[in-house]
Amino acid sequence: MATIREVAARAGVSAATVSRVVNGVPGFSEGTRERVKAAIDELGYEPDSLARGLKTSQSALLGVLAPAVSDALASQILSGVESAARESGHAVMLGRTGAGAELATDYLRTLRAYRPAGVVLISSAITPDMRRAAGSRIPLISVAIRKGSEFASIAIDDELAAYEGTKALLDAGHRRIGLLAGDESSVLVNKPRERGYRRAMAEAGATPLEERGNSLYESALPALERLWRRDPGLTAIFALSDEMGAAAVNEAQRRGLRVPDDLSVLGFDDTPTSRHVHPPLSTVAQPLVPMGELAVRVLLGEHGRNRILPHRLITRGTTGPVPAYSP
Amino acid sequence: MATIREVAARAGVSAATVSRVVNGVPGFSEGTRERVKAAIDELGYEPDSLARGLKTSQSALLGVLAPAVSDALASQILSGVESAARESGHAVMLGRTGAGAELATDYLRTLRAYRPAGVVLISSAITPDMRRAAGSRIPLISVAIRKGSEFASIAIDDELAAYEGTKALLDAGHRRIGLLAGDESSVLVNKPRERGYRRAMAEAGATPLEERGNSLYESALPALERLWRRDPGLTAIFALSDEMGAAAVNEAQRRGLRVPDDLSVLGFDDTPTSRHVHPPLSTVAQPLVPMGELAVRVLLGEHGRNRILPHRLITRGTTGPVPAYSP
DNA sequence: TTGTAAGCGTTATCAT
DNA sequence: ATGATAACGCTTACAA
Repeated sequence: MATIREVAARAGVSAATVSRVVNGVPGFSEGTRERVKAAIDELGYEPDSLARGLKTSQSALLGVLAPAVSDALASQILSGVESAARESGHAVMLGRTGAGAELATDYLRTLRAYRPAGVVLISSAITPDMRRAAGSRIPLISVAIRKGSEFASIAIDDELAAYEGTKALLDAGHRRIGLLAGDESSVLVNKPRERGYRRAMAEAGATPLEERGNSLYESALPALERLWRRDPGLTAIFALSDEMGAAAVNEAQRRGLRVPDDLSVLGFDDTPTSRHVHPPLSTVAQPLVPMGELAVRVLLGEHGRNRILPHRLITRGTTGPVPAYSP
Repeated sequence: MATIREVAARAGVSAATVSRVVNGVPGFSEGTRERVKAAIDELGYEPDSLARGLKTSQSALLGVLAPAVSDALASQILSGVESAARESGHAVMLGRTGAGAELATDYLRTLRAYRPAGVVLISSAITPDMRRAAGSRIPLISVAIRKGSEFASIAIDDELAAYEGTKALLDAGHRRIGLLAGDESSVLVNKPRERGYRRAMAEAGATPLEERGNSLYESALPALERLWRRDPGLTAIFALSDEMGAAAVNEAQRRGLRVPDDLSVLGFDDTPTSRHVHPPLSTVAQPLVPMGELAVRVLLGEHGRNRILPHRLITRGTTGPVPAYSP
């Protein structure tokens, strides 16, 4: 762990000069540059980020908060964040939000002490408490969730995406489309999606049919049961998460329904889970990785704030035309 | 962003005293403690981690390296790491290893500059290069991979686990058990598992039948195809990853085989993927979350090094007795 | 082009 | 029990 002074001594210059060379700040000759570089290599010198951060009151750290570390959707976004961060010479600090906002503010306070260049909040809206905990210096941005325009965010238009997903099912001739909704508390993501579904159904004069899970695989089973009980002749299911979509595919097949021949299933988000069923799940895709990348670019000031990214309907194997007869 | 001096001024004491109170270092009276605490609350003071780390040459950061940020197995381990880290007052820095060891050494160099309390390497052995890049100060530990005993690690006994998994299939009467192996380059994880399979098969006088994927879902399809071509009468498939196991379940059902009535499938690792098929996948479980937790405890010096954790056979819905007749 | 020196916010040593 | 002071390793005016 050589210090800048040791490098300076070895190169026969002052620490200030080494600093200039390292940071590419003008003010040294070519010869000096070479001698300094040589000394750096010989000593294996690496600038101490702690000292640098202290001096400049800014570290090359980027905070990320995810609802759960092992969440598939969050992992995809995190993946984009990580690569963009690395590209711009930043390292990533990761924390878990959990259900409530308490852990988040806690973690934000911890983060602040490291003077990060910014913080990305995944699937979590920015509350005034959080904003306060982070201090005024640190830019925050939320991803995959949209709220007013007071805070920066990167997301899709959930209402529109769900509307178009439903529309695609309707256009394929489906009328009896069951909705597998997510948690009621998800006011900024699930609620808009539900509204999109209802709007499309209403426009088509079809009757909405909704049951609620919590977006996870297991939660879909009872909701599915209720859906089928209310209408055994459903020809399509729109699940507001890929996990619930995967559950619908598996459960339908278990009951002897062919997918998509007897029942179409449409998922949401385009997480890797969508590829873990057979046939692979059609889904309303969010560009998760690019969203993560864009978030760090915005934080780093390379882009404007508050962007809506385009969603995309990906037709894989689980959606098809309405069956000629009700199974 | 109040500093320690501002707190000191407000409490009418010196910065040194505030520091003592904050760190619980003896040398202050009860009255002083109260006044300092009050000043801290009033100013919303939070010690600057950068300055503290610089002074103590040790930050409360824990590095984690994962092969891919969105890897399901790594996510589980990461989840354990995060919770143990938080519990001990540490924050987590996350980086991606990628395929080669180059990114890893790169990242370790970056990490070193933050003087972390330790680094956890997920599914990646510690090479001398890495050891060097990290510097001699920083303890490293690898998780879910085992190598000699020169470096600390937390893992299961892969050979034994695969042996017992195979044995369970054999005990259920299966003889024609196909192996879905992982990448050949995985010398420290997949190879031992293959050996365990072969040993069990040999002991039972059964003929091993192996095809290779790369542990991911898609890679299993062609391998499966080859397996069935070599023996259309297979009664069981042992997949050395849950993703490949899930693929086997889906593909078998697609071909009209009932699982587990016609074909048993056993996975490996116990990632969430195992619950995303129907019936849910039986699997040879690694205690991934506890492994992550233990890794940070070992790094922090609360436990010994080099631990082998117990694996566990989890029988869910995809394994059963050998069918009476060959389908 | 280069060096000197101050200071970022903290902790640790040494007095008092 | 408490305070003054000197680092930790770096960057950045300001001088030269």
